[in-house]
Amino acid sequence: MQRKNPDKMNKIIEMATKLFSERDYHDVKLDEVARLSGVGKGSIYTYFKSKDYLFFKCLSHGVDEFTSKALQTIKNESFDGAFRKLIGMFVEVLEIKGPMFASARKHGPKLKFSAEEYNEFISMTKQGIDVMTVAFKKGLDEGLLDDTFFSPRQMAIVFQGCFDISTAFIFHGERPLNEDQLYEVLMRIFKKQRLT
Amino acid sequence: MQRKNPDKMNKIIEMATKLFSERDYHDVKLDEVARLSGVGKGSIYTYFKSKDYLFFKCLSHGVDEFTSKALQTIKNESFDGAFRKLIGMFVEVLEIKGPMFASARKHGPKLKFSAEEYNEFISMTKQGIDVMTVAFKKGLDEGLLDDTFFSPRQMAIVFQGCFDISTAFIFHGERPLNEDQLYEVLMRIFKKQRLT
Amino acid sequence: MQRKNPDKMNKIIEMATKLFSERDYHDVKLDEVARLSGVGKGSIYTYFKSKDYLFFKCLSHGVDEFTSKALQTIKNESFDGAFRKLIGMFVEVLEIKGPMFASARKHGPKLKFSAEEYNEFISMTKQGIDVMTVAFKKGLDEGLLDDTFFSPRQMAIVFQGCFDISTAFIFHGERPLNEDQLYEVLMRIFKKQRLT
Amino acid sequence: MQRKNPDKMNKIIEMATKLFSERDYHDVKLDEVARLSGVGKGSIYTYFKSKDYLFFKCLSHGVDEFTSKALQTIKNESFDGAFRKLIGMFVEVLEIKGPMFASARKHGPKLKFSAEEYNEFISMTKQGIDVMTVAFKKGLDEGLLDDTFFSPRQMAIVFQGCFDISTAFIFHGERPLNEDQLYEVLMRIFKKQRLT
DNA sequence: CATGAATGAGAATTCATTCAT
DNA sequence: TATGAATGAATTCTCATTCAT
Repeated sequence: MQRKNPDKMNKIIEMATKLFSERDYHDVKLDEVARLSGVGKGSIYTYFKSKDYLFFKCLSHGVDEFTSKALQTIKNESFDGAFRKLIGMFVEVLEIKGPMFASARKHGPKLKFSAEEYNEFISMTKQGIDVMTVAFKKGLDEGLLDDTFFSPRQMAIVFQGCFDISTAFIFHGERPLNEDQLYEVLMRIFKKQRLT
Repeated sequence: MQRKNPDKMNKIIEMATKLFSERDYHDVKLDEVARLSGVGKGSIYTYFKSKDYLFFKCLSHGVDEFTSKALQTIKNESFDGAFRKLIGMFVEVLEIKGPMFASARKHGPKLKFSAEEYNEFISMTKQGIDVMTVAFKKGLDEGLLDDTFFSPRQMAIVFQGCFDISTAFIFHGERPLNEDQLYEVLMRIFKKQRLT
Repeated sequence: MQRKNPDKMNKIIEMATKLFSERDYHDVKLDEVARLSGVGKGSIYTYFKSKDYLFFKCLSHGVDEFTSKALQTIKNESFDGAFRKLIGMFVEVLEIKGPMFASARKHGPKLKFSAEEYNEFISMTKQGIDVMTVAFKKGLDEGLLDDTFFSPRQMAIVFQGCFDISTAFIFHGERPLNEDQLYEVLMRIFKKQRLT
Repeated sequence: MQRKNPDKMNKIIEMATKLFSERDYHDVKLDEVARLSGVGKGSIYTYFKSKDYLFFKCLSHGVDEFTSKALQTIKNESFDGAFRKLIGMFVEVLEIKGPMFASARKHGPKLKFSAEEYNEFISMTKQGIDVMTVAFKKGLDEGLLDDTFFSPRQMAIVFQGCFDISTAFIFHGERPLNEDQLYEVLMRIFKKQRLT
């Protein structure tokens, strides 16, 4: 008897994530996912009960670990140190998954999920925002940030948006924003300062 | 494509633009476009030779006028005055079309176009960038902006990206960024300044 | 502009009914229905929203007319005259549809219907029973039948069952029961009599 | 197919028979058969070479013993005594298998069997008819039955059909026919008598 | 020109069967 | 022998596109 093969499942998630990041949900065909993953088409269905569910799993894969690692980082360090690390963590993850999250915002409402699954889906897409909200609150408490223009939650949204800008850089043939650039841009927006 | 009924054509573009902005390309069905536009499904094909082409026309509709108006504005005014006006112009247009342009970045490579059409498509998606590049160059010449971090062209990409952030605000239940906020954010990023 | 073609719809129902009568629900493929009906596969879906629904429509096609004609017959005649006519009417209809109704009894619970559609489906499958119940009540009132063993409703079920027996005759290579045989058998079962 | 675990094989036949009687052939999934039987899905294939064959084995399981017992009964008793006993025997068996035999009449032609297997299948589905034909011949010889309307073979088909009627009673929410009712109905149909 | 009925290529999904362990 | 993971052929259903009216 074979054991259900976690490598195979991870390979499917990996390839599907790659494709979902490059293209629209509907432009990704399970035939291709199967082929690239080196599995039969039917096998996808032994691991994921539908294409929607596969999409969801690609999105949420590793999100919980990411979240707790991020919260840990926020807890253990001062805002500034944590912030730099968080940018690094987000760069790494959103380089791949950023476009998928953007996709999810548009296609999400069409997913065929049970009410429960849909709630799980929504709360998952918001975890990134929630985590960064915590971080920016800390920055505010430390007196480093200015909430005249943006609440911590809004800062978190802007934060995520900056990664989409990085994707746009790529589309327009520029190098993506590196960690230093992101730090600089975000601090310029949020830091307590006086404009001359 | 010109002699037919321009009202009908504009109505189709209007409704299709609305739908393409709200949803994924594939989640917009021509049945619905026809119904909302009050025309028969077949009629769409007398005005647009395919769904891809309709998508393209929705994107490019009014872009040329917009571009020349924007260039005029840049020419006639100082950077700061022009910049405020440009923000207003982009807010108005991208409120509707912003998500469609984001869509185009992902879906574009899949469009079934001739080489010529594809080039037209690409150059059109870049017009916004090109216009703003001109504007930011002017700001630089006037000594108001700092190109240490971003070239004028990169500034233009960031500029457009900020409108996507505004869309993200809406998704997350916040009010979209207004013109003042956009001005403030962008100037914080690009203005010559000293960070402490 | 073409009008939605009722001939085409009737042809689909006709051919599908034929196939559903010969085989299990699942052994009837829509490809074949389309081919035999001389229409494209997609056309079936312009007339019927799903295979389940097509099955339902095949079953219920003409049932209402049949029912009112049967009730009229019962009303206008004495039991015996009506009964002979009803047998003729049922022979004609159930020769084709009998096996489908048997199929429906087994597959029915698996049909993907809304609650409302399902109720309609159920009530339709029972119309034949209801009509014959009325007829047998009349026979009872006229003093011709014996309800010691069977209530009128049970008689109606037995009545329908006799047509399934006719189908079994065919399966076993015998000629189907003709109207006289059916009359004789049923009257032997239900008529007031003394067994020696 | 004999040396393996006969308990396991019988359990599979038992559960499969139950399911095949409740539902269409195609609505019975081997996954479910395996689960209910407490065996792995693959194990079904060590006992039965295909789903079709399992279906066949469910139908034919115990038929030979049943047949010889029935023939013995016919041999040892007068028609009337044997007939009552046979009804009892058929009630017991067809309560479970009746719907399956009805299914077999429709699905049979689609089974993927070798010519030899198919003949075995057909002859098995006819054993019940053959046995009862013998019984009715005896009744005829004893002068109890009337072959004006039905030959002994046809009587046998009607006999089996009555058990399907019993199943229809259940479907329509009536109690199934008991042995006395079946005896009464059948004797009314077949007994020598005079109708007024 | 305008229409919407008709179409069929293409996609997701199911499940009997195979086979590595 | 027993298992259940893996498979892909086969099926339903969708929707952009065509075309008769």
